[in-house]
Amino acid sequence: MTIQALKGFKDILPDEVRAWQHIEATAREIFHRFGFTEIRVPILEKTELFARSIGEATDIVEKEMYSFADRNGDSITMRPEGTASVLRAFIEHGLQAKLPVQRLYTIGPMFRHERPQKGRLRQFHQMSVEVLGLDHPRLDAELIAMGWLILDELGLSVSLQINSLGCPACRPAYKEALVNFLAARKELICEDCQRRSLTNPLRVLDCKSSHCQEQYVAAPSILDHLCPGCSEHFRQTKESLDLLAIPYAVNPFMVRGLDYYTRTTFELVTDALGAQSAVGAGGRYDGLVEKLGGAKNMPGIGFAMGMERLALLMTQQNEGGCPDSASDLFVAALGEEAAVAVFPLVHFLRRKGLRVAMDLEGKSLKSQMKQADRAKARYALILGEEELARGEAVLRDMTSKEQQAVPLAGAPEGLCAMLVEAIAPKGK
RNA sequence: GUGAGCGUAGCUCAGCUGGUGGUAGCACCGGGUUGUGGCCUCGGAGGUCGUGGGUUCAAGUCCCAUCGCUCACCCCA
Repeated sequence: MTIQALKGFKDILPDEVRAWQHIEATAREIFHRFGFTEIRVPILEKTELFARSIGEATDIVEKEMYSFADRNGDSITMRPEGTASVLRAFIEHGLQAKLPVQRLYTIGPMFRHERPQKGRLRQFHQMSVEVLGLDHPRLDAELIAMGWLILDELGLSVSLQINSLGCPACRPAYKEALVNFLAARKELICEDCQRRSLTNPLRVLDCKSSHCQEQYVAAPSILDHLCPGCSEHFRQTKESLDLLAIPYAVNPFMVRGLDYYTRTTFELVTDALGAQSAVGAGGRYDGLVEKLGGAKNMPGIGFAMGMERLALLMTQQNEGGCPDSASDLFVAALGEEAAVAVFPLVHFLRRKGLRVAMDLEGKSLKSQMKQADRAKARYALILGEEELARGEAVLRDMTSKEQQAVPLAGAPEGLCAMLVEAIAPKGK
């Protein structure tokens, strides 16, 4: 049996890489427009970092992490998400002292040991952003608008759902009200929901059973239980989104899987990816920096976008995608003498910045022209014995089929200057 | 962790109630053009039918096991 990649681990093949590069370049450019700078953090961290940030009782920490003992016995973990590592770096290097408000982004692989399915892998890739040191609701709207803009510039249409999860001052009371509500209807809801009402009561609200949903229309809403501070923050967040003309739907049943979220949470969702509807999601996490041993009262907010899901959407919603990479010139040599003459010329042209392809196997001219066609070369330079004898080569325009003789003129410089002049202006 | 579906050429797939693996499409290589690509045409190469057992005169086809993939549940980007 030949060796295959691990379950849930995927190769991103050359055909797909173009879409990935396009997504990443678009996002980076927009991050920079919004004043974000890149931070690169390790993929391995101490297990404790994730246990403390994501929450001991979450599914991610309980059963999905790639954790193992380091050679010295320490428990280390391949990161299941990016925020914890970025905040660890933020605290460790005292970044708040360098700039009162830090705007950071990072791009890279994450690891969760789940059963793979459409849009979900064990190694997946996220582009994530974090803003530390500011709790103004306009920031929440600005961040959401940035995510919206990225999708817009990628030509993807999704919808936005927002919610507020309150804060340590108001959420406990809501949780209690919800638990009481669920307890009173224990026999009317599904087994999963009965279990969840004990482990993670907020989660019952997005149960997919229509039977349960009939019950939950009467469930208490977090939005009715927000404290004055959270309520005002949410109101201003919505108002700010309105100012930016970003359409959203308030979904009081939207819950996040990580414990650290407070106040604003949001998801960018699509119905085109099967069961995995979120292409981007995030929210505010005002107490997290302190929880990780950093400054008190350090507000934070962030979101992540899943690159696999974006790439899937790109192939579904956009046709064509990005242009193929093409060669400027294919150099076809016939015979050993010509090949020897052409080899340094090709290198010289590449040093001059041209994209040049050639055949190294001494194949027939027909075969080499075929290769030139496949390389999408705009020009072919043909050098055979006849040309060599005359001290020139044939330059063929692959689209117009026009051919002209160009002098070889001894050293490559002369020919090169001519080719660069002939070819480069028609390039990008 | 649970459930369902599917494994035949590099890719997409035919293969009926068991009876010799397909002139199949795409891709690849070569000829038709003594040295000129795309289109056309002719030819070529490419397979442990996922693997291991079983039933049978005979298994790609039926049965069992196993591995893999996919989708869904759970959960999540």
